[in-house]
Amino acid sequence: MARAKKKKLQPFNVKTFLSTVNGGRTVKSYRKNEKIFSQGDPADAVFYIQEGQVKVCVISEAGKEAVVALHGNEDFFGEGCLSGQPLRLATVAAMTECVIMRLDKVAILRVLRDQPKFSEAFMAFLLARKARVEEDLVDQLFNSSEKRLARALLLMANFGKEGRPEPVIAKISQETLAEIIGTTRSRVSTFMNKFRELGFINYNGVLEVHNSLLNVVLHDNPHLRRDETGK
Amino acid sequence: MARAKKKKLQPFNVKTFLSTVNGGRTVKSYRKNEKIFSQGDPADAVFYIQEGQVKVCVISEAGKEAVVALHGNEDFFGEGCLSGQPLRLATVAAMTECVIMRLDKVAILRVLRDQPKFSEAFMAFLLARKARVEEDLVDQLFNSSEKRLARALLLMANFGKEGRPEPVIAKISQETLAEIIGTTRSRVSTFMNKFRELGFINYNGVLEVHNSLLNVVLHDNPHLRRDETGK
DNA sequence: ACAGCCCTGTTCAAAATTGAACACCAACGG
DNA sequence: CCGTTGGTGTTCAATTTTGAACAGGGCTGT
Repeated sequence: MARAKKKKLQPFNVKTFLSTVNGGRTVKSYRKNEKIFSQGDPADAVFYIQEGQVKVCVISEAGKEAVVALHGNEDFFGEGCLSGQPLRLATVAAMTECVIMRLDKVAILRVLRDQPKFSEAFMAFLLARKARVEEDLVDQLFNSSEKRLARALLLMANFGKEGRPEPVIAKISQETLAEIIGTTRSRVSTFMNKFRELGFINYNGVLEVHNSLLNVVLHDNPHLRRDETGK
Repeated sequence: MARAKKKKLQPFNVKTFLSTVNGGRTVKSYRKNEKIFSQGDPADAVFYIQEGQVKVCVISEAGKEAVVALHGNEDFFGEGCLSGQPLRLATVAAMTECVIMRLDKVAILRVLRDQPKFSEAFMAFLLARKARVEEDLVDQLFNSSEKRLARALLLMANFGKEGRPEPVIAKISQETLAEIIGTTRSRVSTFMNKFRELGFINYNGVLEVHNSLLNVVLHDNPHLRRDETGK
């Protein structure tokens, strides 16, 4: 009865749709720091975050660790297995308590084939994800570690999205921040203090980000930044 | 008659399929260095390379230029417009003579909706592209500029793919290489000479890459690299 | 209270990177 | 032929980044 209307009026909801899929679908809770999968594991399923936040880490041959991405509510991850990729290229671990749905590769391939609406939504997700990774790449190519830290904080502040009055960031160690932006912890510590002294962030127990930070550090407003010379 | 067989036996061919699409499709030739679109242009079409090679550049607020990706035969680009993105985030220019198909956004959205086979192929493309961008990102996060140059050369040598006996790279300036790997030209020049002296590349007129380069520079084989101290 | 652990603030020398400069060469057009 | 242009080889000081180290604070379990 609702199906003759314009599609926007009855938007497709991935979360509720997935809960109706039968076969090849399991849901599991994870504790903080628990691994969902590890680099080198066979890659045979896609995951969907119902609740919580995870981080995606890669360990280099040299033993360095980098955080490639953070994912949150209603994000997919592990979709690399849908192309030929046989093994996980990264380790994904829960940053908070999580509830995560696991979809067998064959199951999600079936749904992608049979359910155009879902396929469409999934493609939109892929496009958005790719755009985000590209942004991260140009960020690395263009910006100094100070700017990258500023950008990372801003993005995390808007992680929960949509008109949050107080941009507050969940507890995250300087070590992890360093791995996200690709630098050392000592560097992160220095910049965090600098940002705090300049009033860009607030920072005892929880971390608040003032969006002014964006306009100043990221876009390098020389007027507001001249002060730092008087260090 | 062939449709009852296993699908792999009659593989879906994107190139030939696209040539049958009617409506919203145009094909154009570009000369070397000609721009296909520019950062800031309205984003209302996806492109498909029938012949040639293009580079995707982003210019930062600070005026720095970075090459985010190179694309070649049978690659799509400009697909960012399929999510909400209204303007081009990058400039795409032909590196060689090119023949490129342009698909109106509405046209490709229609085909994606109506042609599951194409949709599937396009999603595979997106997954592969995303994987590549992610690799580039971790490359930036992990590796020094010397290693990034080595990796870029290796990847370009395999650009034409599949069992090419002679890994030869089309003419590319040091300036462009620098923009790809995110460093300065002087740095590229230095490393290119070093690679040449060590016999990793050959380099007069055309550029040949010996894959040994991979095992040595990229994976940091200490045995073969000790020589460089005697500079 | 205590040891152990994790995280932070801070320092510093060594190393990598930048950015600009200069000289050189080859190709091109007039 | 000459001037121009674009790409290269090379140098160098200034800056950024690394990597390791040390001290201190707060939390934990015993």
